[in-house]
Amino acid sequence: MTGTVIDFQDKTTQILVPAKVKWFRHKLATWATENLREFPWRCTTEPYKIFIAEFLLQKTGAVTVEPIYNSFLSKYPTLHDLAAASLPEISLLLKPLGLHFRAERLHQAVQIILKDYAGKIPTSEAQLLTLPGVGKYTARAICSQAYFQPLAVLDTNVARIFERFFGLQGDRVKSRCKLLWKAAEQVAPKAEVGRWNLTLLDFGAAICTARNPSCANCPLAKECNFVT
DNA sequence: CTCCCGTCAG
DNA sequence: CTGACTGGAG
Repeated sequence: MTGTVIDFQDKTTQILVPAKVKWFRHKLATWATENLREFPWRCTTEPYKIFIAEFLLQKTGAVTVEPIYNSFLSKYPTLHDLAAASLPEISLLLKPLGLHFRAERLHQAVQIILKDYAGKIPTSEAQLLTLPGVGKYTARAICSQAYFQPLAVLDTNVARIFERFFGLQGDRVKSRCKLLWKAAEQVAPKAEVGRWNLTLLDFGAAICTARNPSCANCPLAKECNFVT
């Protein structure tokens, strides 16, 4: 274990250097002022619309989701409209996105929301997690975007950025999950976590990409642990 | 062709 | 914890 590698065993103390965290936050916040992408689901705080967007965005690129999201919302403008739709109808619309089981989960989740939550999207992470097709990422994404709760998210993009910049390394991503969630929470700012989550997502999609990252254009390069 | 990390089943 | 699920992108 070298000096630059984070100790995964230590779960009780802060795992990242505060000064580096602060620098990271500042650089990314600056980057965000110019580079945040615009999507239809980012122009609303309507919980239903956020819910649909996050559901479709699971493991699916935002650019691919956008046209489907638009036709989905024109066809089912409210949760009530969606609840009245048949599964085959929903499946057909979501087909180009792959991961077909999502249609079924969405269909089920909506029935539960209608029945148990009076047709309102649940407002807590714990409640959202009980819905089929909603895991920790989706639950927190909804809470932070629709309800402005200070909940950090961890997805591929965020994980990749943290691994590279902070030198988090080790075995497979799965076994590092706990550490990465902890890092995500420590790094997130106190305010505007929703915007911060978006910043990380977009930065991962635009600069810190899985393959061929744009290190030459990266505002974080100076302090980044990643070596190509 | 390989890769893609969200969720859930096994 | 591991891997299936799907179709699109590179």
